[in-house]
Amino acid sequence: MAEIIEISRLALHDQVGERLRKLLVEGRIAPGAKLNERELAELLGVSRTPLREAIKLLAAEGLVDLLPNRGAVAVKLTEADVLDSFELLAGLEAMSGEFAAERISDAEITQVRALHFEMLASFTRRDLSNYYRLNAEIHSAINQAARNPLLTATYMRITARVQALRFRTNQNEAKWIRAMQEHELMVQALVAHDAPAMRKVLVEHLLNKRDTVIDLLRAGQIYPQRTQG
Amino acid sequence: MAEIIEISRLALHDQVGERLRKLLVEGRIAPGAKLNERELAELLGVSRTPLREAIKLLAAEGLVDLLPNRGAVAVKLTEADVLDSFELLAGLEAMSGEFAAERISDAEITQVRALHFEMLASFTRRDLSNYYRLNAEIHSAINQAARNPLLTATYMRITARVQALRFRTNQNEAKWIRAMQEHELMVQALVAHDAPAMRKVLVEHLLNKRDTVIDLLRAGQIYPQRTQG
DNA sequence: TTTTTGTATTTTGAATGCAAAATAGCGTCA
DNA sequence: TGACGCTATTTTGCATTCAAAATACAAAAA
Repeated sequence: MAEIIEISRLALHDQVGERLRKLLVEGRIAPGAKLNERELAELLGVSRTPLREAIKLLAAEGLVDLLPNRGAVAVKLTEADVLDSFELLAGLEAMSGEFAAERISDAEITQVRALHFEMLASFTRRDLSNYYRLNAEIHSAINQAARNPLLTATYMRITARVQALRFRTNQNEAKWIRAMQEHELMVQALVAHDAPAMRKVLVEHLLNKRDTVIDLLRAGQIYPQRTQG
Repeated sequence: MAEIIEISRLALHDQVGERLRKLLVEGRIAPGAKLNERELAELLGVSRTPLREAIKLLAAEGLVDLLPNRGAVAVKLTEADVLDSFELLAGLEAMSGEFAAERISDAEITQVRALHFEMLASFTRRDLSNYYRLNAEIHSAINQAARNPLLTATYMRITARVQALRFRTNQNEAKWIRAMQEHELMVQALVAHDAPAMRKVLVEHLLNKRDTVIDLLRAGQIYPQRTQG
């Protein structure tokens, strides 16, 4: 009886946390930017107390850095941070892939294949925004199939850190084609329940993504005209 | 000039966070126990504001659960949670091990070997407390050698979650011997810079630890006389 | 006796207020 | 002109206060 009406109105600090997280991940708050409590509280229409609690949450998630007595700044990943992040993500995706290959159901395979074809369509149309959405859905589906919520949560946390970067990476044609080929191999590995193959292709896939981002980072395509490093 | 005097007196909410984390990890605050803000604030000698901020930090670390309008409780891992945690830890350790095998310096190898022999001594004396300490130091050294601070941080975060459990696991002789054998293999793999071997032995090592904990959990050796599940 | 309902108390959640630290601005002096 | 040091302002950090939700309790009804 108690479960019928899912009230679950989120606490204010959670709402604030979600809005802030979105602002950070989408880069609306620039990496390196200072988070002025008074300003943000006014912008979000809350007092500083729940805002500060939300900031502490985001600090633990690695989205902001806390400077003692000097507030919080949106994290600005160094090249080393990006390398570390993708290295870790590759390992986490590899794990997800292995477990998914072993544990995925036929229904889930069907779903992934459907998503894959949709993505192929978006790729054919060079529809970048839908491509990104479907890409995220596929990786999410693989994570679900791995049957380890903690792994999924950990993966998502690390992904959020580099999301702001990837948002701005315009696809290079050759790399895009390669990414699609890798996705093709993923689906095959899942269908065959071939865990080692899944690990192999996912590690490769992520390390390629890493290289793409690093190239852009070095070319100054990310973090363009900003001093703070 | 500014770096000489490492003042860095931690902010109050950080101090509170550390003390709370310790209480939770060491099981001084029992899993499932409710965190009464007034009580804790009084115990720690601070007001509720920094305490609440610290609790938010710990929630993001997965050490407490936040119940909307009903405060926070120390996480009480279900069997599924424990399985997920160790499965993830195995993967993270495997990564650390692989990278460590590739990247470890000769000086670091020497250090690990020294720690290993010290651990062997503690094992021979059946000195459990020193054994645990050295074990943690060795795993920490491997993490350091992996040269990925984000991986290390992630590993430590997940470890903290199961620490309260492992604190109470009394060693079973046969399993202890096996653990020592696995450590022997680890050192060999590091010396040989053999990444695949390192992965193999670490996954095995962690999954054995998992089984030990699960057995104790099922035998009721952990979470003894408490109702809250 | 058990369940229900209304009230009192406790506890959490958020806003306000106050103190300390950091930053910015200005003037003085070399 | 430029560097240093002082003061004023801003901003963060924490305590206190107030409001709302949950819990505990007791009385009444089935």
